[in-house]
Amino acid sequence: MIRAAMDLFAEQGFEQTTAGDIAERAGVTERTFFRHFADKREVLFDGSKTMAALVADTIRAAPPELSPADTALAGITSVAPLLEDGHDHSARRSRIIEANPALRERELLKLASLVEVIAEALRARGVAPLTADLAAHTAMAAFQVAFAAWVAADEPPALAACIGETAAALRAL
Amino acid sequence: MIRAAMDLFAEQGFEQTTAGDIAERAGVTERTFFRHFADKREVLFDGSKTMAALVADTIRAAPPELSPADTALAGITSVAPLLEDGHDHSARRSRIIEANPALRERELLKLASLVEVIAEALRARGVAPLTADLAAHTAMAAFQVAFAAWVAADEPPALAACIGETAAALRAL
DNA sequence: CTTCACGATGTCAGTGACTGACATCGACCG
DNA sequence: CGGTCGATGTCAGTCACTGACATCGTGAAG
Repeated sequence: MIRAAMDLFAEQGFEQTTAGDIAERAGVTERTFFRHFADKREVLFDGSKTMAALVADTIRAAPPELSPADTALAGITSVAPLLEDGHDHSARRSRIIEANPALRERELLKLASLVEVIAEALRARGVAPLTADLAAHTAMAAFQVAFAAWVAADEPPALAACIGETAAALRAL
Repeated sequence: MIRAAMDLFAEQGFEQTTAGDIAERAGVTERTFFRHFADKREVLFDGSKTMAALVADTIRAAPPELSPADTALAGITSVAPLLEDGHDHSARRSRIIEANPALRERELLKLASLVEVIAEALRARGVAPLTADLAAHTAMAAFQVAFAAWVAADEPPALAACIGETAAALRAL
């Protein structure tokens, strides 16, 4: 269904694609589609739970002496391996999302949830709430900018390196 | 209609309130409601265009020697006066939005649009694209954290001061 | 081998968000 | 006074989503 949805969204656009269209191409019923995905947009955001769990685990396992900002950065960077291999897929997916405000909204919500996960994980390490929020937001800012650059690149560099460079540029501000 | 919607959302929740309910309480038709607001959520985000314009103007008028980060911060801080007086209203509105993911999505989209406005205004001043993106995201991070603290406060301090302090804390990371 | 339980799917009817087409109505313009 | 125009009402239609119920395939228990 995920493949069917991505193909249809790319071919004819998100709004022009009905849930029934996706279901039909996937060989199931519309009702079945909605049993697997909470709504039509969710079909593009399947891995987000996995990513959140990974980020939380990474932060929990990070050395205690690491600063909040560096810990948050390490957390968000840990998702890079999940994406490194699928540059084409990520680019295709990003193009679809950028083309539709409703999908962009959903992506922003997922990213905001990730920020909350990071902040919560930092607080669990004893970081002050306000500092945790700021570090989480800042790490996410670096990730977003780095990811956008990585996705736009024809010859993809390493995503993890992109994030590192972007974070360095951020510190220079 | 805005008042009717906020009241109903607060009373019975966003999902439990139909567009027809809002229209009825406001004394108009459902069709008329949708002529004024693109969708049911939009009714809570009326001033966002004004804010974006204000931010863009502020950045355009900022002294050229100001650093990108400080310029972005000045831009986002310029919306503070619009909110200072309406602390109760902001708090009430925030409570409604936090209570519903769909509304949170819309808010995130508006904030992301603001980030884009800031970045674009910085680029127009000759700031490098990547730097502009980073500065815009960072300023927005400071604003979000500061605004959350301001909204949560019982005895509201000055929002502009909140943003300044938060930005200072951010630099300390 | 039969039976039973259960998870995944199909079917169907219903609600509510939105949209397009058309009619109406009141203010203002010449 | 007739005409124009913007705002509103009316109505029918599409589509996202949901709840209730039937069906079916599989695998465990007897």
